[in-house]
Amino acid sequence: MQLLNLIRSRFTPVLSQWVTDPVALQTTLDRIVASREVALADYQANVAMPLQKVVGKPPMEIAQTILNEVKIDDLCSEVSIAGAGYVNLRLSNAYLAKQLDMAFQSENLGVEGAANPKTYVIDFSSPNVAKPMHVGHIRSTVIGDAISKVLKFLGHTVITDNHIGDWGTQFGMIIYGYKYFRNEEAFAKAQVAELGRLYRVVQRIIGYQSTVSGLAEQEKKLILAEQKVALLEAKQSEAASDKKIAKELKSAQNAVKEQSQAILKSKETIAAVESDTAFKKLCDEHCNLESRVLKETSKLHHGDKENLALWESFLPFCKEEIHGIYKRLNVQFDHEYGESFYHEMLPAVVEDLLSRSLAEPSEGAICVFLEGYEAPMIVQKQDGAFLYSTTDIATAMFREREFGPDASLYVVDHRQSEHFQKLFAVLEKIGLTHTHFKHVSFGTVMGNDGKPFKTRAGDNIGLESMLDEAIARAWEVVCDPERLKKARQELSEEDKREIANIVGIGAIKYADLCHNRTSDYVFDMDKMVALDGNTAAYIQYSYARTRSILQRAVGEGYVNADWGQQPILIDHVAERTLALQILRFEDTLAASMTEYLPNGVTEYLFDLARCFSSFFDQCSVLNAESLEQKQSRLKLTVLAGRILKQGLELLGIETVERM
RNA sequence: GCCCUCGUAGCUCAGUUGGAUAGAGCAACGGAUUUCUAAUCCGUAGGUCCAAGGUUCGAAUCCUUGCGGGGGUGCCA
Repeated sequence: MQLLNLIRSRFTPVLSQWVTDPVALQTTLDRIVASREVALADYQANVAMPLQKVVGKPPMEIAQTILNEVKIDDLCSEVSIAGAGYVNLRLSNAYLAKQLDMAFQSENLGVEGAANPKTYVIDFSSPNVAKPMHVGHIRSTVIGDAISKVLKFLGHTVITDNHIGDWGTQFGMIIYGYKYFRNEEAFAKAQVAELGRLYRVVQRIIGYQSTVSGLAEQEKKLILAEQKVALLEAKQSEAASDKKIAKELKSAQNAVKEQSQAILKSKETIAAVESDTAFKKLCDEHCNLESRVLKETSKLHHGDKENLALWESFLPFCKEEIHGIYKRLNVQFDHEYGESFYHEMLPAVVEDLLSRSLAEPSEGAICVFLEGYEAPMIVQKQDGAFLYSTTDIATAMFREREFGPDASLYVVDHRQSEHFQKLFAVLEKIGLTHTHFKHVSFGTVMGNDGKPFKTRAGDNIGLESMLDEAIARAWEVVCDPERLKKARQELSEEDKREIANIVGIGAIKYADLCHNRTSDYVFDMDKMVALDGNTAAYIQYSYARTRSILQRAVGEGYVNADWGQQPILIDHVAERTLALQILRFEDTLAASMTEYLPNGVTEYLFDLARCFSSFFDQCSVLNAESLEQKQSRLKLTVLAGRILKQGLELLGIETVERM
């Protein structure tokens, strides 16, 4: 049901008498929107005010003309003018009831789908394999999955590609680790775990070594910063009122503070390693490990037989690990072309750029210079190695050949926005102008302290342990014996496990999706599994209640052969509010996708669940006055439930029949 | 230095791309229950939308400046 499009189409003939340009007409039509103030109208046309200059008449007069000429009586029970010239629409209950019946009969809930379906390639999740996945990966995975599902549901062709990092330095690290640190027995028993351990050992040694070598630099910086403070203090005593100096002084003082803290932290790290004599010995034996690792990576990239064989043998284990996580998250991809897939195409990409004079050598590297950017995009390093930019270009070209998409979305962290701006500029120069490239960026997950979410020690938080904790918390709250007793739910251990799992994972996903994706948000496990307020559980619970009513209604015999034919009756205000919300499903999905914002969908579902709760409270189904009313209310209940379930499914969140 | 972003209720966040009296959740307070699952519903209180100018019939939203945070910034991804 595309209500907005229908209403707008009724205004088109009236508005075209003043606005002839199709683009201007569309922007005018876009001013017909769902009303923010429910008490005033269902929909409102904010068109008369901006038209006053075009038409040369006062807004009230224009509104009156619209009122007289618009043919919309079959949809509306009331059309009126209010305020500065708003045209307010109230849909008739009869029309709402008719549409609800259609949605009820329809398998896909009356969703018509996009008038012009498009082909999308969506690049999301994209973790580096062989590195443990952490909180940072959740956003891309969950947001990308939701966007893919909604677009597909709206009738678009969607191709999802997990552009995994399977060719980078982390393989140099585990290859080196395997060669020098492996525990044969552990590897035979659990390859994935042992590879993870090797990765962490190498990373820790490199971390220690770079801390040691960086300490002198840090101390030098501290002295410089202190000197700057002294200088500025002297200046300030001469000119106390100079704001610029005061500001510089403040930032210099901050720099001193930051630098001292950083030095303190470095010293702690060093002390920790040095108290661990066995580990310290490893660090000494493998000096300059970072460059040794780079050498291993480089050998791999140049086709060294031993390293290539190791890479090939490790890769399945690494993939197995991430597939395990996707299975828990219930996320699937159409493709998983990793970086390694493009490796052989990279020299040709650079040659092509050079031959078309789009790229040029600079300081020993091959660069594409772009207008408006100080730094060029480097496509080949001094040492001849390629970079992620090169791979990204090759990837876009491959996708163009393979899928020819109308739009290509990259669901990636906002910190990479400049990279994507440059990438898209290069792609345009290359001639990939058919596709609309879009960086669907998102903000950072923060801890309670307002800093990026980390453990106390400063490590990233592992994704698996986070999921485990969410499920455990969900169990505590949902399967609390007191609550189950009060709700009169008797659940088997297996039921409880399933519910805790679905509620826990749903909580994590929903908490992420319900924030505007461009914002940073504070990760708060207590809140997301608290199960009241704007959470997945509240919506899942509402769904379970719809199922419970249906089950009882079946038991009491309202669901006979032709109950579905009983027309929906709208008498109570709670019925009407619920009805209208149900019919806004498709409009909301479509609107959420113009800027790919899944929080539009969560907000809708939360509102729908609240409309249902209010209806549940005020309009009893089983105790309604007549059989007709019972069946009508049951239809509303079932329809609301189907939309809640479908909506959550589009967000990658499952439902349970009882909770 | 340059570029990008953010600043909304005590807290966490929305705000339909410039529309009517700025909204939700949590927390606080008051009411409803021998329940079609109270994980609920109904209500009250809570605001200098960072500040100052400007554009407009109309600004939290657009422009300028300032203040305060976060991020990026030539060989990681």
